[in-house]
Amino acid sequence: MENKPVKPLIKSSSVKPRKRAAVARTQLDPERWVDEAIDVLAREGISGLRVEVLAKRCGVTKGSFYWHFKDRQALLDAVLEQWKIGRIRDIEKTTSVAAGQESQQLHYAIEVYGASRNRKGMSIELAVRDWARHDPQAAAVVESVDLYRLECTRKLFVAAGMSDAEAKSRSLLLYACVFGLSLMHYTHFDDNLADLKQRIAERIISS
Amino acid sequence: MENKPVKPLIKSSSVKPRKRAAVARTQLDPERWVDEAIDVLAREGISGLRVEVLAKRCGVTKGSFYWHFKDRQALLDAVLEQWKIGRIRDIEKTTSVAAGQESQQLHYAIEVYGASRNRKGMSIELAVRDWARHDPQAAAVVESVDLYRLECTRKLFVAAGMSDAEAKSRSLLLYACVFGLSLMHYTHFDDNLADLKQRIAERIISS
DNA sequence: TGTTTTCCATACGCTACCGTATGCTTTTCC
DNA sequence: GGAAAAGCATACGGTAGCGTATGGAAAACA
Repeated sequence: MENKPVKPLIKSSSVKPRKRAAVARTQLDPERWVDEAIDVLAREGISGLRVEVLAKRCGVTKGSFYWHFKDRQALLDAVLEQWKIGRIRDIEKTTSVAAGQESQQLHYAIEVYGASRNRKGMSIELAVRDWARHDPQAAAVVESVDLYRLECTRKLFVAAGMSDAEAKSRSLLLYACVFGLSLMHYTHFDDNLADLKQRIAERIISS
Repeated sequence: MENKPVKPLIKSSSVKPRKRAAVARTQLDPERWVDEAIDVLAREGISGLRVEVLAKRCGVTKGSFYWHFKDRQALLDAVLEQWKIGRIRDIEKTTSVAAGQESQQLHYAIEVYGASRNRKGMSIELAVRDWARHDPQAAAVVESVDLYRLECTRKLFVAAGMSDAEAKSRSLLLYACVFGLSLMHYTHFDDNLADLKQRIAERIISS
């Protein structure tokens, strides 16, 4: 019989809007929770990602949350998964390029990560990495994303004419620098930060 | 009168071991709490740095803690201060060098931060930086430490014969890379990580 | 229209914290 | 040796958070 509906880990695809009217109400939550959670993650870090806080932000109570998710961990899993998917998609978009444009694309990649308009993305990035320092699951996801990133830019360096070993080191240097910069407070180190960043990018990319 | 001893923010120097026997018992705590706190910070991050947890680690109860500190924030302040002092001292030790040895010293600086024996130091570093993302006080301390570091290595690059602008960019690149690497999971990116790191260090330092 | 399923609110017990109050024990000082 | 201070334990009230239980409203279905 199984009358009591076994609470799904995540409702996800099992909930299809049966008709038209359903869209306006049922559709509210499958990813809404995760999106909101990622937003909180960016602002407060993993330690600020609390069920009741999140519910309040969504305008509902815990009762709703525990209908959609088994527990807090299930939400965290979903957040990780969504983050991973989003990163992979972004990386592919950022590193796909016509032949001959590899250098420009590498410059663009650096610029994108450092751009101020992308502050939220970097906040999420740092929050996830901090999370990964205490959670093996998160660490595994970060590793897979890192390896994918490193591999994509490595190919760009190779396509730009570098040896395999050199391309690998440049690729690692690029991302290490990008994340490292986002970790430091160097605003007052120089009054021409744009020039500073330009020199760094050159050092990383140019032969 | 002030009979009730106004609880000091931190006992610190006001408590001098009056005689010999006092050393064995009174001396237990002025910095003991802070040292232990930094250890917890490295392991669990700022969110794991709880008063009662710390007390248990010290083998006492909260009662003791609140005698030595006004509140949790006072401990955090002391932790930040101690961390800052320790960093400044370390930076001076790492970047002081006889003329002509600047390149070697820069290589050594990179190696030190990446060394596995220094894992705890880097854990503290990352924990403090994550802390700084949500706490202006911590951010200010991180900034001062960063600027000091950047300035010290900048001088080394200048002494090694670089222009001022180039030295600045190299200095920033160096620390960004060092911290960035500690943030990434690249162990499986290559089977010769030593060579990879060597190439990166060369790229950062050599002309 | 009535039943079933979906979705959410309310209420509860439990734990981990923070900070305070108070008292006990050990040193320190005279 | 006795008063005073230092150092710590115990007990308390309060908040925030997790997860469960249960009921109610609204939609979907037949």
